[in-house]
Amino acid sequence: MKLTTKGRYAVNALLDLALHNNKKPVHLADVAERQNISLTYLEQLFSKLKRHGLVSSSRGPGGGYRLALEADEISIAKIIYSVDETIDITRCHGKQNCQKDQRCLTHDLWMELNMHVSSFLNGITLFDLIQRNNVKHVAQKQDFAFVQIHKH
Amino acid sequence: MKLTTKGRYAVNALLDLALHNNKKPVHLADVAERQNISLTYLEQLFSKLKRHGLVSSSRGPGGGYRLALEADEISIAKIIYSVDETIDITRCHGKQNCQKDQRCLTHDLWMELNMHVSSFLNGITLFDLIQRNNVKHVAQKQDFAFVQIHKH
DNA sequence: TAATACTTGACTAAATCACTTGGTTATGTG
DNA sequence: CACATAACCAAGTGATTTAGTCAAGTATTA
Repeated sequence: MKLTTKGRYAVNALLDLALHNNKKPVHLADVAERQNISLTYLEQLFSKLKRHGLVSSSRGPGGGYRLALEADEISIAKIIYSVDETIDITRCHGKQNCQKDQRCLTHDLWMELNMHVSSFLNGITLFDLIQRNNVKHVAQKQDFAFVQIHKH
Repeated sequence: MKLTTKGRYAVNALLDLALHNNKKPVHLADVAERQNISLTYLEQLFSKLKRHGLVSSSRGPGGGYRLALEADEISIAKIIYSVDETIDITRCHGKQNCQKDQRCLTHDLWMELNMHVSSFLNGITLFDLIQRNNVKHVAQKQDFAFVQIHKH
């Protein structure tokens, strides 16, 4: 199993996008600042998210990214998968050749854990996260800080 | 979250130990061969398992390792924890300073996933694994191959 | 047509993984 | 007592991955 900042960044960034999903597309630079992620790194992640159809982009002045699907159609599992992180835990990736071309002693255990984790992450969408009070509260704080810095 | 071969090796090796837990202690070399793990690498893992009180050892000829606890007292979570792998997924390790000294947008999500995985791994012991038919079957195959090679 | 914004590819320092090497120390057996 | 055995220990190492940076684009639109 591999769940690192890459996957967390992607989920945070998409949630930020969902929370600022008005008429206008969202600048990646703003997301980067609010979520404290390097812009160029975020660009790489969004290029993957776009390839997987989770976001759409528009170029030029006033351009940016927006969700390509409804928030309740984007599961956390989808996001993590899109940025190349695998939820798989087994060595053989399900192929049952974990040890000398045979299933290792604990093959079934890891498969079971796989199932648990993916069904958990499949069952939660961006919409679910938005519904939770904490998220809105945290997002407001982030927006406040953002406005404080950028007001002229 | 970090679950790699280290944790899988440790669980496989301890399960092997549990399955060969007769009067005599078990040679690490035999475990290494049956489970197809480098001996010296396994030694490193067992040194950690011993420090955490999961196994006891006896030196000299006829020495080896045995379980220090009953199989139903050793959970998978304990084993993984003992070899330094962390089940924690959050960046802040629960400290809620994941982003600019505040909780990040998805802090609660990762904490929840943490809970899911650890309660799953806490709820399964070596004894549980032994009870499953597949494990015994696989172990018998491993023993058969082992004996084939070592009979004189 | 200049400014804005997305796109791509190559590169990199640091960390981690999965070991290997090369020993030392304790213990039971002949 | 010598010696084989097997646990114990420290350090190093090549490959891979992470989390980025840097540089040079291309497309869009005010």
